[in-house]
Amino acid sequence: MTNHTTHATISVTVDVVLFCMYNASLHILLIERKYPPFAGAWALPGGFVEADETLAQAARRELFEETNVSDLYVEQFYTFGDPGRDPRRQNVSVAHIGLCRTPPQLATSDETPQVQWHPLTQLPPVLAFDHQQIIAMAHTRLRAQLEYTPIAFALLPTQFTLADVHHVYQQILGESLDFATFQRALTAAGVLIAANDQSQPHFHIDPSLNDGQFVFRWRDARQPIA
Amino acid sequence: MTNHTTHATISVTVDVVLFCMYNASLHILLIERKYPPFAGAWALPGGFVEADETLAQAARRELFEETNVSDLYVEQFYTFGDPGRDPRRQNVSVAHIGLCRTPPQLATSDETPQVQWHPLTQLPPVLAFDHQQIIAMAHTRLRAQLEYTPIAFALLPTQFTLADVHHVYQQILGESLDFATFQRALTAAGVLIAANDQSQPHFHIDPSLNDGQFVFRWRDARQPIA
DNA sequence: GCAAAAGTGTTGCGAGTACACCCATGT
DNA sequence: ACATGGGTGTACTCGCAACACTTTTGC
Repeated sequence: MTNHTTHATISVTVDVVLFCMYNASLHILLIERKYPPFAGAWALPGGFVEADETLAQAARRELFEETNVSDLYVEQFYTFGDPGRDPRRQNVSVAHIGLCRTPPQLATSDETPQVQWHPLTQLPPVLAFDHQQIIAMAHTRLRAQLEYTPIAFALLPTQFTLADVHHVYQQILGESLDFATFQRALTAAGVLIAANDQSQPHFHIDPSLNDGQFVFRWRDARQPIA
Repeated sequence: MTNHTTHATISVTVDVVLFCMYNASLHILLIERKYPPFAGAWALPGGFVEADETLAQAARRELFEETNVSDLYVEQFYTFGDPGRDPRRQNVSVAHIGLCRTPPQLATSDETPQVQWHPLTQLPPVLAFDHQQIIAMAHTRLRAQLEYTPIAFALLPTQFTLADVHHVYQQILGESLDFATFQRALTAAGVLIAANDQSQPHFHIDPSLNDGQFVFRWRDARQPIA
């Protein structure tokens, strides 16, 4: 970081690709833009980073304004800063992956006329800015993370069956997985805690996972990224 | 991205953790700061993003001003934006990993009195800003990338022996690897091209790797991240 | 000059394991 | 529908060792 130089004025925003299981398939949240540029097109939720807030905080705040959820997993994954990605001004956008457990109630305001879940397999043909690229990259990253982190549990309710986890994994990876092998790997990880409030066994997830301690590795994949 | 809001003025910089093999061990490039804050402390090379340039371009430009190398691999890996990380103003820094093949000639100017290679295992005890954390994260990422991308070849000259690659892998991972197994995995990947200008076989790397097509997977690690 | 040493690349073998597939059992 | 376990066979990983060949080193 050198000193004594003039530099360009660049706006800093956050965008969030919010994933959620909706009708048993993977969806993401999109917002219909009201004003130009790209008026009428679908875009990712996001907005400017404000004074004295973390990037992750900014992502959560912007998301909360449209979905009213606070119990969600947020993780930064890439920063997009190509000149011209925003026709108005030079802009750098820190893109995040968001995961929530249950489809939250969406808040439709005058500012954002349309907020909707879209199945990942059937996105609108045209998206605002470079959001098409951002979504594709988020999906790729999510798929990779799935194999060496317990990230999938952030897409499930706090209590779930093995079949639920199995289903989420299949949805995201886009392939069918042998249930017996999957179940063995999952129980061997030692992260599942049987729920005791029902006769039929269901599970919680080990709360220590929230501290990022252990990782469940599907398919002998290797080290976590960061 | 909502409209019609006032937002904080945030400066955008890039920082680069430049890795290089130097005296057969892994080093990174540090610069001694001349002005406050952190005057006298060692810091990562970097600086402000200028008008109409890509983040990666900014990283390359800043690096070129101090090392005069252009043949290097640059990849963004994380963005640091916590308020207070720069005592002067709110700042967002897009951190990059840089890899170069041979230790380049360093350019000492009046602006940057000291530019030096430091072994990764013996860094200065105190670094400017949050650069300590950035370096740690870069090393973690590099180690992870090593197992499913051909990233290590960016640390080698264009012609090399299998022992060279083996050595680089051991340096970065910090453990010894069985040579025979390593050699099998490497040749099985089908990315090596025998050099024909010498009797003793040495290798080039398949140039198609520059297009990010194939990955060499050491130890059955999984998908590339992006 | 010549033999030993060091460096480079390759192959065989065996123990252990990961994984898919099928099936049986209890709740 | 849910959870668990057994059993089998294929394929593969990994570490150890041996081997062929070249270049360098030392006496």
